Amino acid sequence: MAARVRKGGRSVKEPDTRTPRERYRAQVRAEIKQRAWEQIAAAGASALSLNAIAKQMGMSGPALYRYFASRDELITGLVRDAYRSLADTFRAAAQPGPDLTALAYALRGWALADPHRYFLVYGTPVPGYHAPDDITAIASEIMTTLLDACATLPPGSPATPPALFGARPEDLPQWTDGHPAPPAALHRALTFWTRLHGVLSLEIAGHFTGMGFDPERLFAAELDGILAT
Amino acid sequence: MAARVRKGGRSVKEPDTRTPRERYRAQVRAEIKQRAWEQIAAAGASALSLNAIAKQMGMSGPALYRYFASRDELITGLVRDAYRSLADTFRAAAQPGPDLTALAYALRGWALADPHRYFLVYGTPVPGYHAPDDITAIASEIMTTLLDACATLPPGSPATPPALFGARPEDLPQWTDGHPAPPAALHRALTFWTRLHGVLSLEIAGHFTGMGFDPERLFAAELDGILAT
DNA sequence: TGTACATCAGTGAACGCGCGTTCACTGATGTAC
DNA sequence: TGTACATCAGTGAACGCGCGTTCACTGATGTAC
Repeated sequence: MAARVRKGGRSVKEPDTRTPRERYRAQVRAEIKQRAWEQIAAAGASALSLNAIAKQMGMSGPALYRYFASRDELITGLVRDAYRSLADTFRAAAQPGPDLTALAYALRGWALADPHRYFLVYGTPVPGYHAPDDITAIASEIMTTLLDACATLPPGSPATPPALFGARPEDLPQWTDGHPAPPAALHRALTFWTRLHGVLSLEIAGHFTGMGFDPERLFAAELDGILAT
Repeated sequence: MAARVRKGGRSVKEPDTRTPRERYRAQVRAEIKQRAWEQIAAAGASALSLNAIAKQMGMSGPALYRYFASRDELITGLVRDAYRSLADTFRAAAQPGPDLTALAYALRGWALADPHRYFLVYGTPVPGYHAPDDITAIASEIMTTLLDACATLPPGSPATPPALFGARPEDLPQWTDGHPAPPAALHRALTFWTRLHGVLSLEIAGHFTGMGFDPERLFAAELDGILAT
């Protein structure tokens, strides 16, 4: 069985050189994560229990410790997967070429497809939890994709809109990874980010229910405003 | 001791007619809630424990059941207080007259003053939890205040912007409480709501840390955009 | 003012529960010769 | 191909813990006459 595997940023088809035991391990790990997501969907991330997952899988509790060193490590794995899936979704949406509209609807689709995954990334932060470095790296990968799409500004847009950033280069945002984006593009990316999350988070949290309008239309209207910036 | 007391929507100074026992009860209830907030700040809302609160207060666990029927009732009380404080903050900000700028900075101040309170209202929803009617009533009170301020549109603004709402009256949003707001004002209120929450939630959740810009400037820039709508 | 009674805040023991995690173990799977 | 050994997935018992909640109780505070 050959699978699409990420390798150094590229996605290539290559033979599965894993031993049967490695394949089995990966499979069980995947099932544990899947059950974990189901539990999160049912009762929230804080109610996630290793013992309950084991019981659902027909195993004893301690068996899971062959696959995850602790409950925290499992949760961190889920968070990492969530970031990773958004990064891949973004990358795929930007594949044909930089296009903010494509990114916007990719974000919306990703968020609506699994609200709990969305909230694990953008919801209420857990006090004291600090994401490991590799996760923040994925986060900035996402931002880089967005910035690429923002770099192609429409004709006639202001070179430097509201003074969000300082004038000197060292005042520019740090998440650019040496990305040569003009302040206007940075501002655009931030606007994209905050406005769309504003609509999505309130929509998914249910704050629009019973208000008698279609959240998607509001999303589309906000996107229009961003594109016109 | 006379205190400012809310009564039927107005705030008046009146003598405290409560018996000493009633005053004591209110005082202990308040301390329980305060300790609860401290716990939420320390470890998140899901880690809230009645026994831990009692221990902190130098009481035994069961004693708290004189004041709250259950853990859920305590949390609901905290949520209600959070909504109430935002409604009062909004009302006070709109007191001199409808002013979106005042409302915006009142919202920002309220959110930054206590991030955990903010997230208890606008953060990740708890699966299965449904707020009681009196809380949703406070939520629509907040929206009514916002709508009042949005009803005074700037000259030259479009009568009906993007077709967010249907044409017929029954298609208009339901949170107007019979409020005679034109669609343009409704749309403005939604834009205010989603854009400012977009900035605030990401800021408070820490997604801007290390990005090298001042979130307040972004907030101000977004507010400018809303006012120009 | 004093006495008898009612109210009610708080205690301590107890309930059952599920949690994360450890440990020594069994038995199946894979490896080396 | 067969045998001896190593690896490792999974078990069951046990650990200590803290949780929400109940119950019968004590003792202090308030009330009525």
